[in-house]
Amino acid sequence: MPLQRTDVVDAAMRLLDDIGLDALSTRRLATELGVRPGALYWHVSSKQDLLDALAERILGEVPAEVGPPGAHWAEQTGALARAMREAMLAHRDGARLLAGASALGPNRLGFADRLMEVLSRSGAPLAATAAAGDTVMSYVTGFVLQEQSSPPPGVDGGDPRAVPPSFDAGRFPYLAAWLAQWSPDTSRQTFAAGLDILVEGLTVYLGKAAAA
Amino acid sequence: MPLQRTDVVDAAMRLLDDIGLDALSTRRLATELGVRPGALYWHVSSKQDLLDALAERILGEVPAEVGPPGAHWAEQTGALARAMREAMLAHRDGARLLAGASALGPNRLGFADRLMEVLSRSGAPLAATAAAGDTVMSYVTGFVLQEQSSPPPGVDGGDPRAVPPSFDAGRFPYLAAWLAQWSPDTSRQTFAAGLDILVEGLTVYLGKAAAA
DNA sequence: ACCTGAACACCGTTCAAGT
DNA sequence: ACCTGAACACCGTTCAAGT
Repeated sequence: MPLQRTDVVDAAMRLLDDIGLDALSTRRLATELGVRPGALYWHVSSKQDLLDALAERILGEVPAEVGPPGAHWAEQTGALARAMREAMLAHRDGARLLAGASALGPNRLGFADRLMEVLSRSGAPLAATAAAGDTVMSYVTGFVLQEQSSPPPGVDGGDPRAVPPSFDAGRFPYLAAWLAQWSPDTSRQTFAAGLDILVEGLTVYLGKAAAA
Repeated sequence: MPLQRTDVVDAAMRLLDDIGLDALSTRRLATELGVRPGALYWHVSSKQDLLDALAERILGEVPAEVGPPGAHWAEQTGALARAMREAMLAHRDGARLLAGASALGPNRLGFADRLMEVLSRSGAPLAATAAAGDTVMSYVTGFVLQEQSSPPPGVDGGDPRAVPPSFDAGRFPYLAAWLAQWSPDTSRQTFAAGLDILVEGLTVYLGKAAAA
C-alpha cells in the first residue's frame, strides 16, 4: 500500500516526540518510512508544510469542551488557556512548533475564534475582545516556550533553567533568592499565577470596555 | 590584525539584520569576515554560543533607565516591558533569537532581576514577585514572536498574518470581523492593550499577595 | 499515482598542519 | 595565537526516469 499524507504526518509526529524538533529531518523521516527522501515531496510541498501540519494537529488536540459548560467567561478563558498549554506540553517542542508555524490552519483559526467568542460574552466591543484574545495566546505561547526549552543542552533535568556556574548572587539578589526556593512544581504554579493575573486584568479591562 | 570575538559577534549582528536568522550560517558569516569557516571556532565554541552572544547583546540594548525615575512600580513595569519589546524589535528575528537562546547571560539575568526589583516595590512576597516577573516576560516574548513572524513567506507586508485564501468567514465569525477592521497600527495598539491588562492584573494580584 | 536514483547547493564542526 | 585545507557527516529540494 502506498503512503498517504496522513502516514507522513503521523510518522513525523512520532519522530518529533522521540527526537525533538532539531533532529527531525526530512531524510530521517524518509528512513523511518522506508522510503527515499524525494518521495516525501509527493505528499508534502516542503518541510515547512509538514511542520504546519504538525502544528495544526497539536492544536486539534484541544478538546471541544473545556471546563464546565455554563461557566462564566472568565473561568472559560482560563480553561481554554490551560487546554492550550496542555496541548503544547503533550508534544516535545510543541510551543516552538506552534510559534514557528507559518500557515494559519482551521484549528489555529478555530481556537482563536473560540477564545474571542468566550471573551465577547463580557460585553466588550470587538477591538477589545480581539486584543484580549491575542494577549492570552501570546502569554501561553511565551510561557510554554520557556517551559519546554528548560534543559535543552544538559540533560540533568534538575533545576529549570541551567544557571551558569558563575552565577553571581550578589549582582542579582532577587533572582538568586527566588532560585534558592525552586521546587519541581514551580512551573505549574507560576502558570496558574500568570493566568490569575491575566484573568483579573481581563475582568478590569473588558469591564471598562463594555461600559464605554 | 587578527579577528576578535567582538568582530565575529558584530558581523553576525549585521548579517542577522540583513538576511535573518534562518539564512545566518557560519559559512556565510565566515565569508563576510574574509575567513574560512573553521576559523570561527577559535572565537566561538559553537553556533549556539554565537546566537547566545547575540541574544545577550540585544538585551543589553535595553536602556539603564526606563520611564520617569520616581514612578510607581506599575508604571515602571510597563516601561520595562515596552523597552524589552523595543530591544527585540530593533533586530530582525530578535524575539526568536531570545526565545531560542540557551545560556542565561548577565544581561538576561540582569533584566529579570530589574523587573523583580520593581515588582517587589508592591510589597508582595518573593514568590508572587517572581511569578509576576515571569508572566510579564512570557507575554512580551510571545507577543513579539508573533509580531516579527508576521509575513515570513509572502513579502506582501500588507495584512499582519497571511490569512489563507480559503478563509471561511462563516466558520470564524469573530476573527473575520476583526480582520476586516485591521489597520497598520493594530499591532502597537494590541501590545498597549495587553500591557494594560497585565498591569491591571498585577495590581490586583500583587495587592492581594502583599496584604496576605 | 507514487516512488527511485541521482544530483545540486548547501549545512555545522573538527583538526592536523601551517604561520 | 590565529588561521587554512580538507575532510566528515549531515541537510532540504528537484526532477528525470521508472513502475
